[in-house]
Amino acid sequence: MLQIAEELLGKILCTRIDGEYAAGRIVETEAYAGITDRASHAFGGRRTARVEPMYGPGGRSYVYLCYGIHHLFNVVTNEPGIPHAVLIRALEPIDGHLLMQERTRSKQLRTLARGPGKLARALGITTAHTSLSLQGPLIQLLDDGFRYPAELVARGPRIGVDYAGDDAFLPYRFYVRQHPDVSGKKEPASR
DNA sequence: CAGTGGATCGTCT
DNA sequence: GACGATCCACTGG
Repeated sequence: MLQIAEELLGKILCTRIDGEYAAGRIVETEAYAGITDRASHAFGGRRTARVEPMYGPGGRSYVYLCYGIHHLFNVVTNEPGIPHAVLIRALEPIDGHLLMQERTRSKQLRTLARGPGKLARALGITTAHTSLSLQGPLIQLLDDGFRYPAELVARGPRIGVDYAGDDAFLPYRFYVRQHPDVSGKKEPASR
């Protein structure tokens, strides 16, 4: 599942919602490791209507509302019964820039899908789109063969999961180094 | 810049 | 009745 989170970097996520097309390349992800992960909504085997899509087959979406404002988009990654998911945190816009700019009311053409809340908004994704196939008419996850070179891929603790105790420190976040569309602070150029 | 607090509501206790 | 897998505006230095 960590591997899937890493492999999702460079993949293309596109939507045709309300008949309008938008697409971007994934540059930041976070893995949520199911029932043993305090940061996961499925921690302890919690199983509610909201979380149910995570218990479904991989290759579908799990979308939920956060802070009453933001819709966060996840990729469900395992077989039925195992609630693993990967939060898609940021995209580099590829197509439909103007549409995404309208949706997010952003002045910027870049960085309008930087952060999970903005990403869902830019793509038009809402909780109405939870538990959908990622090869369906509304949402598609594509591989065009592009890969970020290994030295550009970085890993670190997840964001906004302070409530998760020790699990808040797990290095389950993957991102492209020095990429302008990655959320959070910039890391120094060196290493 | 960094730090802070408000927005806003579905979901679960 | 409390609380977010967030974002942005606003403050002060």
